[in-house]
Amino acid sequence: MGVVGTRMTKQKSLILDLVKGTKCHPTADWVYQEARQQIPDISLGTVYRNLNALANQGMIREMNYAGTSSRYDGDVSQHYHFVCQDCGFVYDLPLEPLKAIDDLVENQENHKVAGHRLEFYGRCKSCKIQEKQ
Amino acid sequence: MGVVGTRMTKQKSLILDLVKGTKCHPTADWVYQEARQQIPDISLGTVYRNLNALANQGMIREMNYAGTSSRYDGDVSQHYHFVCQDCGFVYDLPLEPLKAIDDLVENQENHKVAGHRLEFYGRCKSCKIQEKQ
DNA sequence: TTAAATGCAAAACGTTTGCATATCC
DNA sequence: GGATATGCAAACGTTTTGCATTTAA
Repeated sequence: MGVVGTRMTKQKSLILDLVKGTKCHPTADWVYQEARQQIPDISLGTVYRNLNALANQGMIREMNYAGTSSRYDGDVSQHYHFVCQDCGFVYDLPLEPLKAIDDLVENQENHKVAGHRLEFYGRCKSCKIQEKQ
Repeated sequence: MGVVGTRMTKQKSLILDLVKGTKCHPTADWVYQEARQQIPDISLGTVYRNLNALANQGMIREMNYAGTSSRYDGDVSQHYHFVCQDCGFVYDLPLEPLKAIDDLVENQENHKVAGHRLEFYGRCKSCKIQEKQ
């Protein structure tokens, strides 16, 4: 059915390389457009199936909390993002992971906290420069 | 066109009341289903138009960073959420707003930081109890 | 050899929009 | 009275899925 497992194909391998090889936090369509240049008849469905599979296996991260379409991140280490409200670009931040707050919430609220997502937004340094008026 | 302004209608007033009157961080469809019970022929388009208008006017908050469909929050004060990965319920957290980190990122990265979103996830206290094995 | 992944195209999903009618100010 | 919001239904962009064929193991 629609689920992709652990078998390695040239499509899956390419998709993984593309996501791992960029810092642009790409959308599925970006991956599709890039992939077509090396496998011209790859389908968008295959891109989605493999992005989901790779995310489930923990090899990439899906970040579906910033805007309309999902973005993917090849860096699965704990880190935070800054999203520019003007140009939409997603920057990585070198901010130290806030470890203590998970315990704080867990103790205060009695939920089992698996982790947190933290995202900053505003106007990025590039857009600040082009500031018109 | 598709944009709703400042005129008050019974639809808009009802939608505002519904969002303000619940702590369930409802989706547009939840608001629609509730609204139909009082205005049977209200349309889903009107619900979306008014939710967008109310969010633009700062009277409610759109939270489109947790899952597939947008949720809305009648509490516009700065606060954080815990999202249960099992049941999907969104809890408010009494955690103190982290004010200092915006400045930290702004100074470190030279972006203009307007704010941040912080969301915790895991298994909520209700789902923990029903834990099978 | 055969279970699993692919390409293709259609469908599903949440959301937006064009238009004629109704409504608020 | 006139601008604006509504209901309706069609359209939109993203993502998923059914199916016949191809491919990795």
